[in-house]
Amino acid sequence: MSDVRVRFAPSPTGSTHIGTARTALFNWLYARQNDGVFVLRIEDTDKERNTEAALEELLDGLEWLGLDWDEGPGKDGPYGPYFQSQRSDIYQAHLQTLKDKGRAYERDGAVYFKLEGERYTEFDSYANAEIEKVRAEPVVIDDLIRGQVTRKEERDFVIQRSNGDPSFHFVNVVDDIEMKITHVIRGEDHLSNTSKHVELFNAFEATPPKFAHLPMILKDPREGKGKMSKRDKGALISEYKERNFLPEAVVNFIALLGWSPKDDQESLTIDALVSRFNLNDVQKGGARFDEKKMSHLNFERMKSMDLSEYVSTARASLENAGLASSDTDDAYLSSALALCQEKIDSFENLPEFAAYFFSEDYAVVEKAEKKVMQKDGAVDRLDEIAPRLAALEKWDQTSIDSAFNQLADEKDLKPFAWYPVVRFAVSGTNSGPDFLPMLETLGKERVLKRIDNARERYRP
RNA sequence: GCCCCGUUCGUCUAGCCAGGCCUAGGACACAAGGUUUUCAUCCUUGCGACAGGGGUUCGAAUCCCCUACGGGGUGCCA
Repeated sequence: MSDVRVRFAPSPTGSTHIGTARTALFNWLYARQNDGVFVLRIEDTDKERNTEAALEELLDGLEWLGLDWDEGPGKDGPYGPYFQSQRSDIYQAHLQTLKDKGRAYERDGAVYFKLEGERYTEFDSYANAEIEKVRAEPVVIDDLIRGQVTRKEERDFVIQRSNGDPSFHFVNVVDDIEMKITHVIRGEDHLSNTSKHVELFNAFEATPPKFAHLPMILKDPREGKGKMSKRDKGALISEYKERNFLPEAVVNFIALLGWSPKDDQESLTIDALVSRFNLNDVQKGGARFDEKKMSHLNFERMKSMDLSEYVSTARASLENAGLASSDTDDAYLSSALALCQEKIDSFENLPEFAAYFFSEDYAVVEKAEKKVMQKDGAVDRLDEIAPRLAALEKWDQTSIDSAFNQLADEKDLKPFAWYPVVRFAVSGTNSGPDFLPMLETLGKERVLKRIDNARERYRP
């Protein structure tokens, strides 16, 4: 174990956002690849906005993505508790330290951190008032992604609110010191405030950690401007879980938002990410969210799954849709799904795509019906092939193929003349898995019955 | 307003730090062909970018400056 200690410090105030998940992921990757410790610290100092449900969703999301923490809720460590709401004594002690050093004072019931430097008053257009400012020394932020960023604070800031709750800037720094955090990896929205944090580290005579400020994830340009918000489509981790995306694909996608492995490899497993990830290679500019790329990565991952793994994941989504149950035959399920794996790009759409394998109650695609069945002779084609298929002793691709070929030879046509009608008769659509294997898998009985039904239904 | 950070194809990005190998590479998306006698797969091809202007240099996507644009901060939110 190295001395690298990173923390992911969310506040449970709402649904887990994709940007939040990426911050967690980058921290986790950094910890894992450096053999360090990943701390999960819950920043629940804002009692008004924290909810139990949000906390549960957060923990759930991390677990689903496979981001396990070494210290945090449910995992005691030497620097707990890991909920800020339970660390009041620690904050009070540190507050006293600042007061003793003459670096904190009360005003209007709140406690302010006192900057060092000459004081003057100036009209501030943002505050729209004459306010006190300080000529403080600039602080240098050592950022692994952006290099050295110099910025200076010019106003004292609140470290304890008048209701007695310590403020974010204060607890964040106190905890980072107490928890011996070595690297702070977080969103760029914190960069400007980092000068406040460095001031605090200095006041406590503690060495600031290394910082790494990640670029923001911006809205899809079609959705508007600015950073992605929780209301935007695709913004919530829970949504991907519900839509049966593979967690590894989601991890792969969000890793690529602001980072790249610098070669043509894009489809990366979590293990590959752990070994290849590098904070220095993180992009500085904001990244826009693209749902299509996400789906593509998901499909790549689906195709590369072992059949058995694919089947068990698919089974869940089929059971959910009421198409399969715990006693659905494994062998049948496997052979049907093997035909789908190469074709269908999401587990979300799988039930619709594969319904006819599992139920007689499958949708008939109108466009296909028009195109295939409203042609002259469509039913004749079915009349011709039905008895030949019925006569087959062996029901496999080869036999089925020869039945079609014999008929085609006799009529001096290509088997193509029968394929679309038969496909439509047995599946209600004109697209799907490879034709012959599909018939084999469906089985003789099902195929013949559906052809008979179609003959009746579509006979002019 | 002020401060900080950015800006390469529509999107994610490689190249930039160590200037020439860049007529700027890959992926997604899109388009066209092809294969699959189905298709949402697969293959091929195409489309398509260094924000603008100055400078430094024999030479700049790469270094410097300015402008524009984008993002963030400027809360007794985190």
